[in-house]
Amino acid sequence: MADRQHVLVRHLISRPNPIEPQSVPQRHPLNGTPQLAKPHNPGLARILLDTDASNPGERPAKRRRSGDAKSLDLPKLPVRQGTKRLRIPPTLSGLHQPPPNAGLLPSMTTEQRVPIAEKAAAKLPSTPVEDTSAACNVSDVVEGASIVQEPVKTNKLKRNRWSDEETVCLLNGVARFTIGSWTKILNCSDYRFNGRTALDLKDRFRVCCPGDYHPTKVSRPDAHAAVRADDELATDRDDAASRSGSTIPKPRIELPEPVINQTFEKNKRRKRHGYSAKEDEAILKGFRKHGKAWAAMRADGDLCLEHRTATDLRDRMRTKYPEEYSKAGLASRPDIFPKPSKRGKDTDNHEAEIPTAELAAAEASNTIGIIAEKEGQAAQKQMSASLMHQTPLLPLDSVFWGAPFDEEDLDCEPVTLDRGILDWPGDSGKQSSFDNARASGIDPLVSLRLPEPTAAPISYSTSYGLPGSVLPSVASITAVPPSGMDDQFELPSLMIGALEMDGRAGGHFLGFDELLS
DNA sequence: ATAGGGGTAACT
DNA sequence: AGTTACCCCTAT
Repeated sequence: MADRQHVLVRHLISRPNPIEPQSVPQRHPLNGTPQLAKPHNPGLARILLDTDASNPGERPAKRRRSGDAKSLDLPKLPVRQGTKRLRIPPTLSGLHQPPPNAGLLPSMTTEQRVPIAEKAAAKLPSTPVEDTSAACNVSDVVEGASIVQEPVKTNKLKRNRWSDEETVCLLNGVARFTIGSWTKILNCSDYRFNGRTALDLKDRFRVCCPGDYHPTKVSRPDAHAAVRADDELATDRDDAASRSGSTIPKPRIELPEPVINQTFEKNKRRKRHGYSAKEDEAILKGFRKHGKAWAAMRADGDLCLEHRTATDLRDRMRTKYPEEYSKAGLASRPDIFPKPSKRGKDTDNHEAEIPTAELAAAEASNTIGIIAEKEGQAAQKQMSASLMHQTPLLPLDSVFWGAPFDEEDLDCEPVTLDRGILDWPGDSGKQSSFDNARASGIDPLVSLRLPEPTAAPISYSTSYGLPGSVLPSVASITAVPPSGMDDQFELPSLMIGALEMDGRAGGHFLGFDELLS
């Protein structure tokens, strides 16, 4: 019977997704997430895989929180304009648990960490990026995650020279995202850097293209044309420089013409202008006069604030006069909000911290979700991009990618828990995972922001439903069986009723009450 | 148009 | 490294 079921399922998953587009998207049985209306849209893979820089104006999705700044700069899913983000349930994996393909990964132990780095340094002395154009395969990702994000710096004074590949990435990134968009370039999955920071990118660009980077200079409206003209004239860049009267040094690098001859557009960010005491006074006066009508304040000729935008005025008021601002019933900007963590700087924020090796494992893993992150968007994008570069176990069309979702969902972000997430190393199974964890000084309930177990202890286990289910990782919360059966157990299928031969569900999804009964 | 909640490049 | 002016995005 089990064999027959297995064969049936294998048959089903090897076929195109039979679920027809529906006017009312089917909902995920657990988190209510609607599925894509066209899960087997043939253009999906192309769109998701599209790393073409043909849309230089695209704006990457904003990072919602700063927690991911300390995360790996993992490949991110390109975001299409005008579309909502794809939702993929983040999945937690036990920190002690190796991913399915852990053999691809370096050891997670600290003892071996340094030797690995040294080995990497020996292997890749100056060209850590082997192939900047090819899509990353799994091992690339793993290597990139473990090496690129851990700058090989056994000695702080050791210079980390820029490789040509990195420089090519940088210049292509600048051409794509404009000068100054260093973080975007750094975080773009199309480019790989050897443990660089955004400031490193800026510094390198300043060295490579000294004629293009003038942070304090008013942005040239004809910067594009000027650069082009330079390039056209510049059979010898020194000549061009001397003609323009500049002392711009010649770049010390030799790069392919298509790269070095790209035009680099300045980003549109305005120059910073500090607020004078007079302006502050006018803003305060304007606030008392116009209240939160910032546009009116700006238009008030008596205040001489026309050179600031309405938002500028609000921001300044919010910054300079927080008390007055809040007294007017407006919400002051929180005094303390998560600062972007500094690269390589350890923090006390263990809540969102995930070991590098674990993230590398997550990258390499072929499961849908690994990374646990309360602000799961970045992780989702990273995971998605990672998946795009890998040979999926299932055809893309068969994978539940989630669907566009609303921001409000973020507050109750469903987290998919991987198998045995709360087990602890050495857990004999006789003691609660929670107890073990707490005995080690770590409370998984706190870190996962889960409620205290009340009367009935809660165990988190994973049900994959049928083997090879099209839902790769469905988490459930189930009551632990009372009589010492604290080992995890597989849930019954979430579906009641048999599948139709065309793969459609003939039954109905179990509700939570039914699941728990 | 504005509020709210940030992210981040530029500045110090 | 810390601060903040500018910026962005979504919701209302």
